[in-house]
Amino acid sequence: MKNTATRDKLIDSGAQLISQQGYNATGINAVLKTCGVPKGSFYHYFSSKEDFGLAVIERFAASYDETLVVLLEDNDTPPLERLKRYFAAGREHMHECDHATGCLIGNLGQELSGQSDTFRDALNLVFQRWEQRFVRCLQDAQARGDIATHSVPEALASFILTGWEGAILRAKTLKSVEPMEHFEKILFQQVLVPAT
Amino acid sequence: MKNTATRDKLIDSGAQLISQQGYNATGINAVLKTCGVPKGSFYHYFSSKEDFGLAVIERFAASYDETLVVLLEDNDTPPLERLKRYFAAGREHMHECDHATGCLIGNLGQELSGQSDTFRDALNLVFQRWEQRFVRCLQDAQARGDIATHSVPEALASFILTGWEGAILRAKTLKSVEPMEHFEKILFQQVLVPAT
DNA sequence: AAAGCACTAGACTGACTGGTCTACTTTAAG
DNA sequence: CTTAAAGTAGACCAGTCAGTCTAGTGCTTT
Repeated sequence: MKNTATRDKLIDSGAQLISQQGYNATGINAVLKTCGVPKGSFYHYFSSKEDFGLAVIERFAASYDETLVVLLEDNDTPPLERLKRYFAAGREHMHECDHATGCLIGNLGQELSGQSDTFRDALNLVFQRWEQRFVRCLQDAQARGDIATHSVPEALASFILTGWEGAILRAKTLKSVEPMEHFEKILFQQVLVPAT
Repeated sequence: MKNTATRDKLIDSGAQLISQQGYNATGINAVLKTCGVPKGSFYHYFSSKEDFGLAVIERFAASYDETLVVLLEDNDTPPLERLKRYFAAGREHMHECDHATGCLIGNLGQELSGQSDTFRDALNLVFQRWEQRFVRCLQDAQARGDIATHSVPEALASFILTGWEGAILRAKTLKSVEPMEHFEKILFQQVLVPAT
């Protein structure tokens, strides 16, 4: 397996289509057509549609994790500023896709975690990695005294991730980033505040 | 259209299967098989699968709204208690379905709002109705001085709904109600609090 | 030059999809 | 009793699904 260009093309097209339509609604033939790759190549690189789906998740997670590191682990910026930057990037992405795709991992989590344990495990791992990034950022904030220490960072991280994913979902059905703004505003006004 | 028993059976089976597997993964034949209704009857009551899906949403929303009224508009119980009861009911349901189905409207919102505007509109309306129930409950709480008045109830309601939906999604991938508990705890500890 | 392997190419398969069609049974009205 | 409509019944359709198969191309190694 030397020529990874074709494999990458397949994963790229797949990620795009799955983001837009979901996993079940995306046929292999549609993926093939959008990137002009014959079926033989597909089954040369992937053993099944599930295998392909997992590869799409893996690659998205890896590439997204890079962004996350840049946004959340930049020690030159105060931790709460980093979080705000993260939310701003999310809102911008929502605009760019016309409120249609949202978060690939969130979408697949909703669609597939009741359908396949393999997918559920893979998606769960991605979520947990994200939470860890939040945890580190929140620990920084607590160490600086920017936020109170009476909530454990892990619980706060879970709160932020779930709230944000829910806001993305709501933004999709509403076709507006308003829910994302509400979430962010209340979060910074009442949750991520110094000890009183 | 007098005999609604068959129609109801179809919608019931449909709601169950769609909750478990999603809309796209649920075939009409599967619905037919689980309730022993022939195809002719299906297309007698519904003009298409989409029409059927909308009927499933409508009926679920109507029945769920009844529960919501009982839980959230009971004036004999303090408003924040009503909200806690609502969350407790949600957690219980999550246990009952073994963390597999979650919220039908949330699932379909994620799966279909990028796929069909008709579905998106229908689901959005349901969400908005739910938010209104929260708004009324929060207004009661503000009137009693149980929570501060510096947040508009509409924004708070959006915050609660999105946070809760996100927690449900996360609970599904994690197979644990822990995210729902984290959300509830932080919400009542830091957001739904009296003016300081 | 030859052999072996990574990869391309797409026709093909059986199962299944949403949806149509015709025939039949039941119910209600005149 | 007759007739029309409501509803049941399932064979059938064209299209699509994931996946298989065989044939061939082009690069690398010996």
